[in-house]
Amino acid sequence: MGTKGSANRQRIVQAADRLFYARGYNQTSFSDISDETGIPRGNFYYYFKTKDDILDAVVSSRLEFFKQILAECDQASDDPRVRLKLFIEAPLGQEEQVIKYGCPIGTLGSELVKDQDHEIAKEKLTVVFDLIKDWMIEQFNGMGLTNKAEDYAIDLLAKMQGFTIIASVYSDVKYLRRATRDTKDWIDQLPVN
Amino acid sequence: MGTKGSANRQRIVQAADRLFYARGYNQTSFSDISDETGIPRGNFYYYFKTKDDILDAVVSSRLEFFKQILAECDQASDDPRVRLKLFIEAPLGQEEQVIKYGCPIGTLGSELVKDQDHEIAKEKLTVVFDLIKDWMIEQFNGMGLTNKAEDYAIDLLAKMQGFTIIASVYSDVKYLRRATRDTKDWIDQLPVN
DNA sequence: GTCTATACCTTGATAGAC
DNA sequence: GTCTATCAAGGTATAGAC
Repeated sequence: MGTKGSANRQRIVQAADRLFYARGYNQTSFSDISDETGIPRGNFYYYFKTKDDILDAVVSSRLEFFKQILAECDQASDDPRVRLKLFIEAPLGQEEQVIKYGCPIGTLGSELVKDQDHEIAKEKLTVVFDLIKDWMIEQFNGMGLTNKAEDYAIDLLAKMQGFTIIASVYSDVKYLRRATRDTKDWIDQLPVN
Repeated sequence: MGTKGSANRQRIVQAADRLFYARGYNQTSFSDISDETGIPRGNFYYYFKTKDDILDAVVSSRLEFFKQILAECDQASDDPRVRLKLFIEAPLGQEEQVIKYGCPIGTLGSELVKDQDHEIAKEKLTVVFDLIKDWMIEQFNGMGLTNKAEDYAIDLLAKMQGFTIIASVYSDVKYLRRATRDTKDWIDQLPVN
């Protein structure tokens, strides 16, 4: 097994993923990751040259996470409407976390846009947004809304980002639940071309 | 003039406000604020007991900022639709900043929800959100949409948060401009009860 | 009120033994 | 591959002269 897939490396990435989500990248120290994994601080540098490299690995991990969610939506149904609604209600499965820490890619984006460095991670993060956006475009295309598909996709992505922020700032699931329901209704009310 | 309004204190708050917005709270050090104001680091503790107190003052400053924007919308017209559309297009006046650093209250919220402390600042931040939300409710009430006013207000707030994130993650004003236009159109298309 | 000097801690990162 | 010891830098905060 190569270095990239070593058990210790995986444990570091998984712990960092959780901690970056719960505390933010800048507020997570090597000591924090060390405490969670039991791997000594100094040992990290055998697997990663810099903290930035850990961030890159975490963003890649989140990309895979969303690929999996989208794949599950695809497998569950052939109907684009059903697929979209499944994705819309996905955050409800992580209610507590979403309320406490927001969206795993939205809040990371908000944090990274204020940083000068992390160029690779920032680029990778837009890849995650593109993944979701392009998948949404496919679904709207499948509904026959070809000339508005991209705008609808951006609107849906923005909608989900928006009510996630509101719910987390107010620490209240009611905003998440109501917006999820209304957004699904919005999908149902779209015309079929 | 009391301590609260001293010139040095004001300069510290103004510089901190800019820096917290551009770099984030956690990534702004006393040295940064010292560099911008010319006031020595150690001197800050005459005006503020902790860094947290500076944060509290900054959030209060942003509350006043939004009060002023809403007051301008109120003064510009008596028509609730016009007022809402004026507020919706307000971010366009700060295009570059919004693209680079996101929303001054949304990104701060995303940062603070991940922190254990800053309870006072977090509470104050929801006051800012409430200020805007309640103002929006008033406008929707003025349009006769009384039974849906709160949901509309939350949706509008979420919408604006959402497309601000998308625009900043992609570093592209086109998302901000298109969403601003469409959101204003949405206001115009709402029924009058 | 203003400023300098500094205490004390934590950070990311390195060196080198095993 | 794994671990300890440690570095240099930077963080918040304090003490005390002026």
